[in-house]
Amino acid sequence: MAYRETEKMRQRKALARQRILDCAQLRVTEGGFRNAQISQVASQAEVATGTIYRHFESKEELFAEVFRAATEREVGRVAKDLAGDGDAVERLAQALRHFARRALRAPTMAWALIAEPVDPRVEAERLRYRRAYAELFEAAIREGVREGSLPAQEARHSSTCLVGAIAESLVGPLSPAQSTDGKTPPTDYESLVNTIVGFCLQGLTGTRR
Amino acid sequence: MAYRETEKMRQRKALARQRILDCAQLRVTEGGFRNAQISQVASQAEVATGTIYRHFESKEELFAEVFRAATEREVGRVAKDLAGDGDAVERLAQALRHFARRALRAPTMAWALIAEPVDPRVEAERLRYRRAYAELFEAAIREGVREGSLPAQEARHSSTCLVGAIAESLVGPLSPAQSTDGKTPPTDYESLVNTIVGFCLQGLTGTRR
DNA sequence: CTAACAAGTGAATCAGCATTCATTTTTTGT
DNA sequence: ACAAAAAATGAATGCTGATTCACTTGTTAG
Repeated sequence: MAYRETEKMRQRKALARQRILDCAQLRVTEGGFRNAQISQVASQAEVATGTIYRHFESKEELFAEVFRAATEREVGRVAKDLAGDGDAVERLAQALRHFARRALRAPTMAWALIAEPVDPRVEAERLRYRRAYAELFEAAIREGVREGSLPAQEARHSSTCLVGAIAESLVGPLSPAQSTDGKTPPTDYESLVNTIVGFCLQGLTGTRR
Repeated sequence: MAYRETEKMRQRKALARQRILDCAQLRVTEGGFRNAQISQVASQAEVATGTIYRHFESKEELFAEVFRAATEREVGRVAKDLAGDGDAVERLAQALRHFARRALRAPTMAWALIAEPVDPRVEAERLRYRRAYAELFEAAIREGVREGSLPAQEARHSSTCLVGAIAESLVGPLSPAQSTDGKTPPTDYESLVNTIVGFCLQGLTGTRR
């Protein structure tokens, strides 16, 4: 018996795997999932195409993981905002506002995560994470109801509306067409963010503020 | 000179074209855009695959037209509801309610139109029509503001939120995964519809009702 | 050093459909 | 009935990348 996987090797492999993931993510950040080909990722990561298949089942699996990593980071941030100070309404407002701002600041990636047409495998992740966001909001809404800052409501459904409203509102401004066509006047992002947040809060509270 | 396109021929061609469109639509109704292949459409319409290309530029073009036809019908219905009786708020409520009910009654087609991953050509149509819905809502909102049933607001943005909220709320219930997995309890559609409409109205009016 | 095995390579292969086009069939006016 | 022209046909072709795999290189333990 001669070869045995050693710690050093394990680390090196993990590193390579990570480098592949990073490069794949970079490609997505630059042009969305659509023009992120395996061969490109490979050359960027300085490995052969075949090597990618030693680390990932398939292209879909690789990009599903990219999607997961990127979205998990976002979900974490939203969760953090929702765990912050103030009553539930204030925390929801904060979370929505920050989410929108982050998206608008990294538009290609945000668009890829929110609206780009993708393979079913990746689409499945998207569905999962939309649910994840909705569940975070749902919990916050329930708290709001409990503490009295929100009126009683079907938290399950209104949280979904929240996710939809914010996602849809961002689709237009994030679309590559939008940023490329040169004729659409640049949206006033802060005003957009304000309206989105305003609408969502009213939807939840039934109160203008 | 021997052959000249005659009226009879023109009609027959129009008929064939329509039959192709109908069959394509039928395929979509049954399994979404994903498993609607040209060869299938052809055999269903009882023509050769090549024939389809005498009537349509390309697959994408064909399905873009299917999409257009189906969505235009929907947009028309929404427009009709928005032109109905009552104040703007009542009309918006009606339009949203009916839209959601129709979608839930024809889930596969609705899912294909709202959320299925599709070719860019078709996706472009989708974007266009989301705008179309939003614009209809936007006009109604402006009327509401004018007549005083709605508080002043950025109609442009709140209409987008409306579209997003309703679309997102329907994605889950419409997903093929949902209807196929057999373990998810059947959603109470009327309650879902009520929450969606309620949320949207509050979002617009700032008033519980 | 060497045997035993793992990891890496990238050119060749494959797959799945859309699309084409040489051929056949149908239509039309005379 | 015939020739000119259009329309229909569907088997063959083409495209685009993902995926494979025979081979090379690197690693390990004795």
